[in-house]
Amino acid sequence: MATLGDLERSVMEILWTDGEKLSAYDLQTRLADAGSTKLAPTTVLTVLTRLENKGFVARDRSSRPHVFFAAASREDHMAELMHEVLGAASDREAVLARFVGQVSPDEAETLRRLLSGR
Amino acid sequence: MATLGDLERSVMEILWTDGEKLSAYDLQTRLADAGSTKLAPTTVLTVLTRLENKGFVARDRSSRPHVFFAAASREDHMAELMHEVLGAASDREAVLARFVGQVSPDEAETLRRLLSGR
DNA sequence: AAAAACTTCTACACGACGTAGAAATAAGTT
DNA sequence: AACTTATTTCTACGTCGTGTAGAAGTTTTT
Repeated sequence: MATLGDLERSVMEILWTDGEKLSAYDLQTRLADAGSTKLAPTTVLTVLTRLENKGFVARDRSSRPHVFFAAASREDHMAELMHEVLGAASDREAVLARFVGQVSPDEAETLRRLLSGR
Repeated sequence: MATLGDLERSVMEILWTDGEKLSAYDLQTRLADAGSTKLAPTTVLTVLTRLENKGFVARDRSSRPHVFFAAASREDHMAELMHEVLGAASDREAVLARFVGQVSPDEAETLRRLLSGR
């Protein structure tokens, strides 16, 4: 599966949190606001292109400048990651047992509710 | 969190599956059996040392040669990974909802059972 | 003490990622 | 249409993690 570098992750955080379609220039600004030094526009474009190739973001080429947005919500992405981990296990039940064994009581309750279809 | 390269992962698979304490020479043999070309003993030692630094394996220095073993079971490791993913989420419930929404019916049943403390 | 076995140190190539200038292309102006 | 400006794509380089292993150092055996 694809992994994310620090800058790539920062970009995804912005796209996931914001939810809107953003241009590379928008992202450049948000990244600068979020602390790090102001990156060159080409840098942001490069990262976005890499994220596009990895399937994390989609690009609308009809807009000028191009706008980018997350291909999946952060929650979907994380759930997917969890399934990915689980999918690599030979003894899935053992993994699940450990997993639920470590959740807090309220979270266990949440899980029960979610599983009861209510 | 620490990530694993291909060779590192192969070594962990062996240690996890085998469960025994193995020397670098043992591992050299197992790796060779498992397909890849026969690695130099120092290569195996280097990888084991790196895995030790990452906390994935522990080493018994009293044995000669040193023997290595997984610091945590594969299941524990994977459950830990899942928690790690979940821990990074702001809306944990949303992630869990997606997660359980995608499990198979039998696995959902398994989860219910595990959560009911039975 | 010398040899053999084992461990640690050092090193290098390669791919991923952060970073961005140069080159190419498209859009807007005069 | 020619020129200027905005935008995108191409190319590149440094760094870090990882696969790989020889050289050097240490411990054990003979």
